[in-house]
Amino acid sequence: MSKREEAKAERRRRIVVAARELIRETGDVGLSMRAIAARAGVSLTTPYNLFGSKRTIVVAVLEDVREFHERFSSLHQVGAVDRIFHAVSISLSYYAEDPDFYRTLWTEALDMSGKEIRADLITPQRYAFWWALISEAAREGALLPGIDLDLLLRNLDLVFGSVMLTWVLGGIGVDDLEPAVGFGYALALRGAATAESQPRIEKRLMEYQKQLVKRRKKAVAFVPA
Amino acid sequence: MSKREEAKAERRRRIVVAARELIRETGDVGLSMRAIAARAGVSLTTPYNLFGSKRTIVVAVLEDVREFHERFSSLHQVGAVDRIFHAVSISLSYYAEDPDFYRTLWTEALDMSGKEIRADLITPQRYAFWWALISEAAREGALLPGIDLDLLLRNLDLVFGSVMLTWVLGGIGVDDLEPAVGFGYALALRGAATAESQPRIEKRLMEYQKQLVKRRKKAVAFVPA
DNA sequence: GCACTTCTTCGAACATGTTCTAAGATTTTT
DNA sequence: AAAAATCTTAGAACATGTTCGAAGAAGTGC
Repeated sequence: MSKREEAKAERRRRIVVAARELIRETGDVGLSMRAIAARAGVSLTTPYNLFGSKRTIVVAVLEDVREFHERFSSLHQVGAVDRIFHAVSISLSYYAEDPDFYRTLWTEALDMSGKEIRADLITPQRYAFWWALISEAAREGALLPGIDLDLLLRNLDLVFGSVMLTWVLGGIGVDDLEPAVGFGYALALRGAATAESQPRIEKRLMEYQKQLVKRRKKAVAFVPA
Repeated sequence: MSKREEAKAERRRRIVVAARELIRETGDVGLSMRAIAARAGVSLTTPYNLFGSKRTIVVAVLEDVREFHERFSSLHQVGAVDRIFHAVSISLSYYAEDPDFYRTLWTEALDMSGKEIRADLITPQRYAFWWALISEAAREGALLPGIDLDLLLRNLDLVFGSVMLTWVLGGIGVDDLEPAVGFGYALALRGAATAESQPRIEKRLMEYQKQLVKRRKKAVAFVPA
């Protein structure tokens, strides 16, 4: 890598670090481009040269932390399906420890004020992680033979993202995150599962459901009679 | 209703209409609060008094059009589950006819720049509509007896919303909307279905999958070997 | 009919993401 | 070492969501 590119990479790194620290310290407020640039020791224009937008920077931070989570998620577990739920649980335990940090992260990551077309909220590394889990589940015969694993994986990611969106919008509390994601995952996985593996997933489904129903009391209930 | 309240309601109505027309005519650009206010014949401050934020206004427009869709979606169909997919198909056919309009709508509806806590992207009317469909499916014995219909309904709505988010972010094209939503719905519904009703849903699942896979060729493929 | 309440209005202001321009520094190429 | 290329920088500017304060209009209750 040329000296120029290296300096650029260093600036990039400093910007991401600055953003992460600012979120940690000041949360939502305080995470302005001017603040990020100042903290990274670059001018306001530079982050736009290197990333293009604020959202891109935040997504980079988000990917960093998600990869960090995943390093501790691949522990041995009985079956691949259980490992999927376990990985989710690990990730969300970090969220529970520092909700403000992660909430800010997702708030900005899901922000689409800018009109830049930038779809991928998933990096090759994360993709590979989940692919390993899901394809192992398929190899174990837990999933329908005909199902497309790529689509299933993306669907799970979509569920995760939409629960985050709900959280960000104030629809659920941080304590509901795990059951909410778990319920969505269980529903989709049972939908993709073979008859033999369904009972085990159904059990999880009902557990998560119980947790969610318990907390629903205070929610606005416009359930028709 | 007092005269005061009536005038307020009238202003409210005019604001929503102004927003809808502006989206129709100018799309994303041109939908500024100043433009909405001017078109509605009120001052810039008034929409904030009546709605609180731009997003709230757009969500009101979105609800309007979704209720409109649903009026044509409850046509007779063999089974309740099929009717669910049919309703989705009807809705999305409107999207296909006027993608710009709906894309702008969802872009703004999913925008969370403001920090207002405003979760509900679902109104009592829409809730009732979907509740009717889902509870009928349950009555027909298509769904697991133990499943909580409220949670299932919200999960489907979440899937819908996240597909819209993906669309808005440029991840998929308007032609992919129906198979993408259909796939997600089929996955979740099969996950909530009894063994007897699963084969029928599985058939749909595979149909949607086929459509999605066909179009995936050009997408960035970082599928590991 | 008068005082009170409640909004609306007008105008200004603020915050912040993003862009633009001209000048300057650093690296690469010749 | 000179010249060219590539970024960065400083600073201003723009667009736009949102808020604020003071003044005014309209409805409501006595």
